[in-house]
Amino acid sequence: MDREEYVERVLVMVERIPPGRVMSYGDVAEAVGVGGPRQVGRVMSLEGGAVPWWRVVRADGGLPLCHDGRALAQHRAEGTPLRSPERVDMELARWWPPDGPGGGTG
DNA sequence: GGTGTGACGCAGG
DNA sequence: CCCTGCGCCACAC
Repeated sequence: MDREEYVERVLVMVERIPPGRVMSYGDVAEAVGVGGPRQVGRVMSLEGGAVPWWRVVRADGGLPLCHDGRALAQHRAEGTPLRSPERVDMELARWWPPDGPGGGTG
C-alpha cells in the first residue's frame, strides 16, 4: 500500500459521501481499512482540496472550520442535519458506503 | 533513535 | 460545555 494508493482510497471514499451526509475521520480510516483518523486528516490537508472535505467531520460532529467557514455554508446548502450552528447530527448525518457493514444509506 | 506536532478519538473531572 | 490526559500513526527536525 503506497502512500498514493492510500491517498487515492481516502479521496474516492470522501467523494462517495452523498450530499447531506457525513463521515468521521475514524469512519473513513476504518472504511479504507488502513491507517487511522490522523492519516485521513493528513490526506485531507494534502489533497482534500480535490474532494468534498466538508462532508468529513469529527466523531462528535464538529466541523473542520480550522480552514474556512465553507463547511458550515455547504452543510446548510446540502441540508445536513445540524444540532448546532457548527455541529452535525451524527445520528442522522452519519453515512457508510453501501459496500460495507452499513448495507444501505441508513 | 528521540522529541514534538497534527483537518483525530475516547475517557475522566 | 469546558479542559486535561492518553493512545494512535506518520511526518519533520
